[in-house]
Amino acid sequence: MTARPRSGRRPGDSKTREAILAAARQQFGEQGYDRTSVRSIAAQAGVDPALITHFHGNKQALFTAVVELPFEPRKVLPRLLADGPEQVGRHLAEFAVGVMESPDGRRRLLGLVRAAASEPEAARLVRELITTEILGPLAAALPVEDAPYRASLVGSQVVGLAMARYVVAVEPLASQRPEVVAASIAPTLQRYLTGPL
Amino acid sequence: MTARPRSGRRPGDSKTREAILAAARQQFGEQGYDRTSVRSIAAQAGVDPALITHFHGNKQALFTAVVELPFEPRKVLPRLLADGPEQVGRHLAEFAVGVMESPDGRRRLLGLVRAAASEPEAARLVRELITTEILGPLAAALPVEDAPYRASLVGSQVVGLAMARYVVAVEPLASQRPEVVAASIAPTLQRYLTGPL
DNA sequence: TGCTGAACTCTACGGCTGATGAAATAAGAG
DNA sequence: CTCTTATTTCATCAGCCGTAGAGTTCAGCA
Repeated sequence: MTARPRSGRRPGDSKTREAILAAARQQFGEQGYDRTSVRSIAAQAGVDPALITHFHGNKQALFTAVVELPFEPRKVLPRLLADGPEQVGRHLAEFAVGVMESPDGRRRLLGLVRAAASEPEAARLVRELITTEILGPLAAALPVEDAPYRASLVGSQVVGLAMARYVVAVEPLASQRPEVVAASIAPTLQRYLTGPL
Repeated sequence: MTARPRSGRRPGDSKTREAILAAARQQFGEQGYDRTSVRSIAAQAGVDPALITHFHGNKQALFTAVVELPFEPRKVLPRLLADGPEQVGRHLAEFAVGVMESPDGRRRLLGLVRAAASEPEAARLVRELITTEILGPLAAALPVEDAPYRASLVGSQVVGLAMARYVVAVEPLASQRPEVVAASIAPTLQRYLTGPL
């Protein structure tokens, strides 16, 4: 009768890190920063809360380790720009709506939005992330002087759609068909990018 | 030597209720629902925390008592519609940007946004508020079939502007002059309301 | 004047929070 | 085989949270 060890390292491959990250991603995404606790993440990951401190230092570091865009802009952007400048609005709108319709994409995007809304530090993180990863490259692809401003206008409509359709869930926008929504905002994005301001 | 009373009712007019509401408005607006505590509201109001329970029952009731739009839609909307349907977009854009530029208007609007982003219950409250108070009347003034959908699109651009310009503070949108921003989004709102979708 | 109820303070409870430090155990390098 | 290091558990800390209850004082009315 060997007693079951009650502490100490476990035999075999450890999937603890991945479990923590997965649980953190889900809970931060669904409930925002403040309402998810280190303890609840640990519980969902089937792990002692102290392990989170051990691996990531503190809650905020875990958050920043987990915050990421639901797509890779450097891979996506060229595709959206491929059909010429007059199609960017439509492609952008369809891509944005498409991301928000996939469960994982929506979860991650709303995680960013929720966190930015409640935590100033997270807002800074999100600002730098989307500025360098999305708006910067997007602006760089536009052959006009005020490209950064135009790109940030695009950002405002996209994040506004996320808020109105998924967070606040205002009707009938929330239950409108994705293709219709994409078609509705496509001209907006197109004008922000290439039209007269 | 009459000892100073340490508890009990104060003589004279009591401004406690107003102080509590003012402090609550400010803190909910600036920090969101979760990050403002009953205790900190009480401290700012110079009041015992139990008085908040006494007057409002609990934190959530205080929040709903304090949540309100930074303007009165029933008074404002007619003015925005007065110049005919082709001017609504411009007037709406200028009004929205104007509200967000005033400290009080911005504070209250961001309070709604922040709360909706973090608290599902607050999201419900905000949804009903803007649906019945703003989008409903706005849609009623439009002589088209899909007016509610059009109104909710307008809402998405406005809330998106609030998020991008004031919460995330993405540049150069955040420091762009208000008139320029209003002029940029006016055609968007106009198309959402009366243009082709 | 006396009574009732509203305004107000104090104390405190139970619970959850993020974080720490020590001890236990196994993996892996030498 | 041994030693170091990484992983894991446990116990616990100090702090804040929302809320309840009891007690104190005053205002307004009969």
